[in-house]
Amino acid sequence: MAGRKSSGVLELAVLGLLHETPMHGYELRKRLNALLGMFRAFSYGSLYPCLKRLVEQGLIVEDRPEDDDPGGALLLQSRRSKIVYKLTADGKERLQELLTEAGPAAWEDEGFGVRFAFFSHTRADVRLRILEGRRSRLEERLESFRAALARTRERVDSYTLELHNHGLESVEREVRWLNELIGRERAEQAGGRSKRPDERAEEASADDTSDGDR
Amino acid sequence: MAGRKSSGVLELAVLGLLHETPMHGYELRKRLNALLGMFRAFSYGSLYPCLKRLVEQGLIVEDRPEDDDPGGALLLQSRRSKIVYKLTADGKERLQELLTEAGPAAWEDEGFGVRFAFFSHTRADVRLRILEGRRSRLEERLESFRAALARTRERVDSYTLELHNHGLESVEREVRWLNELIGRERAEQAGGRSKRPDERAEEASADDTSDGDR
DNA sequence: TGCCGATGTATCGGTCCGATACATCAAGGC
DNA sequence: GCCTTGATGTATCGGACCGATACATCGGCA
Repeated sequence: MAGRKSSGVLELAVLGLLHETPMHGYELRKRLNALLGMFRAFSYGSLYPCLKRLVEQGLIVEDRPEDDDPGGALLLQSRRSKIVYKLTADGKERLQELLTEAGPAAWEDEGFGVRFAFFSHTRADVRLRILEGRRSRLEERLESFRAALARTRERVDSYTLELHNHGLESVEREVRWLNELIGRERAEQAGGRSKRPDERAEEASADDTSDGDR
Repeated sequence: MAGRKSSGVLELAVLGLLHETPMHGYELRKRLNALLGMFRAFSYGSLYPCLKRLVEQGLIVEDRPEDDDPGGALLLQSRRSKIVYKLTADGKERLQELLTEAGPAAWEDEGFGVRFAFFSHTRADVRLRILEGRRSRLEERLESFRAALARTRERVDSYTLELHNHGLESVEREVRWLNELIGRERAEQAGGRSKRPDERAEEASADDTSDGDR
């Protein structure tokens, strides 16, 4: 039971960023939005609750700089200072778990983007599976959408049609991008594995849809 | 005070769809997701609360098919049936208001998509302003993003770079699309203006709604 | 000195969504 | 006739997420 997708996206992003180096919230958010770039942005209203959840789960710890107030008195509430968040061993484990999972959650729009951003920390075989899953998800979406478009061909105004075509082309473009990436991944894996000549007889046909778009 | 964007998107979409013909929830959702196509989809968990809000605001009314239960007894709770929603006069007014507004809300990602889907019901000058607003919003995003990219050029791994470039190209592509649309709009308006005077009168009068104050 | 913008932490009211539940009805197998 | 199946249809809950907002600190800089 969990609203939406059980935090997935933000949790993974925070864990991944914190894996590289401990940080406080403000910087975390900046790096988050820089990392995710054009395709996603989180606000403090999401980040801080998420950090709180992660602390509760023991995946990260907060390092507050010495404000125990030993005398006991002096309850000046104004003692706000930087809080540095750091990954725990459990957190690292959880990150690996999330990064290794290659199920549907990894190729839905949001989940895919975040996972892709951390691909350099992901196992090569998982990368390939995610890329392929994403591609087939997109192709399936394309197909059902094209069918729906054909069904209503003559009953939509020109602006709606324009919007639909633009969306269609965007997705087609992403499929071509994925094709290129998959080809690259495969070539790389085949190359790295070249100790075994008997194994890779086929597969060299990786250059399927590499038309020079762009 | 309003969470997120004060409902904007769904509200407009529902009002717009209901303007064409009354419908019940299920069909409303289907048409909604067909209209918005690849770029957005709403679930019942959003739709029904939204309909409830719209009823409360008096923008739509629900037409339940005669189940008053006059006798008073017979509290069979199972009397569920189709509920057809219909736009009220206030609702039409509100729709016009939303369709005519050409502020920032109209060129943010979500707001823009929905408004574009209803462009055929939007005044030509408003269309142009929204298109141009959207374009400059995108260009501004592009610029700040390119700056950020240049700043961190050598410090990102190849996958992050790949993601950034893909995002960048997607946005550039949308700008080109907007350019084309804007050109088309302008040509159309110029053509209409320099052509027959009666055509122009038709557009000018259209359906009053001359903003005035509200 | 006093103001300003960047840095920094935090919450509130609200939207939206995935999952789920439950009801109706037509088609088709048996 | 009965029963499963799937499309149709209405409805809610818990939770993720967000925009706005509030408040505090700190380094310029006029």
